[in-house]
Amino acid sequence: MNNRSAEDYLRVYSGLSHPIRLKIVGILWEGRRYVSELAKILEISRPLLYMHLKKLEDAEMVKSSYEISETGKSMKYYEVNDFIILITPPMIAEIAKTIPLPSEENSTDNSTDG
Amino acid sequence: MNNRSAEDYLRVYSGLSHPIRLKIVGILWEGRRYVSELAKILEISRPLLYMHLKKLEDAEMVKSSYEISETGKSMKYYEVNDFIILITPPMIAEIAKTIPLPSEENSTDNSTDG
DNA sequence: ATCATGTGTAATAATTATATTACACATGAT
DNA sequence: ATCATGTGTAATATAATTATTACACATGAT
Repeated sequence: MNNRSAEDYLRVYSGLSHPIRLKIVGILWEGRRYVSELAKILEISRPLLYMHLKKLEDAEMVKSSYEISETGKSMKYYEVNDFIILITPPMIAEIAKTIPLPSEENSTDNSTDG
Repeated sequence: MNNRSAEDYLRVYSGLSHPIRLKIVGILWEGRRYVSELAKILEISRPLLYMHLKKLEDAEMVKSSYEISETGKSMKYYEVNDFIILITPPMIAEIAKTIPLPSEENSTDNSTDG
């Protein structure tokens, strides 16, 4: 968590802002699981689980890898990445400096239109 | 951030999961501001600002106090609270234990219906 | 061939979060 | 009385997130 953009931080904070996702991290912390297995444990559908896993993966808090099982099936395993996140007001202040105000926003630059 | 419920943690993480709210903390870190003042700096409407401030206040990251200005107006000042948030996978795992699975959920207890 | 299991994802519905608009009320200065 | 400033909030619209449903495809076992 260093040298990252405000968007990176927002992905991390958003990643942690849903109970199912905290639960996912908690379960994976005890050991890796493949997707269907994890869906059963959490008692949610796979599509929903994928959505949550994507957010955690985007935030780099979990990672996945494929593996062929003994019975020949392709399994997608997830595990937690190691991370330490420290948040203090001055750190947020630093990050916040890079976030533009509405008036500073110029997503499409047509200022020097000739 | 100790001895708190999963909901408390979720309020904190959600509190940090919007760019305007990071910006608010950043600005208040440099000094307290009253609501209208802050709205002008952020270039957003007061109702919207109130919504964001409420989330930060619910997460106990900012606090407010009223003060009568020299000209006799009641001003609502906001300032940041000091906080240090440390997040690691095992900490999340601990928090997650308190979050029930759908099957463990019994919000309305009609189990011992006579 | 059919079943049980694993993968992935598109399309949609439902719910929350975010943002806007339009009010109401108070104060001191003009 | 009207203006400029501060407060607060209800009602609504818009956008994003979360959740569901319904598919398609692959493998090994029966």
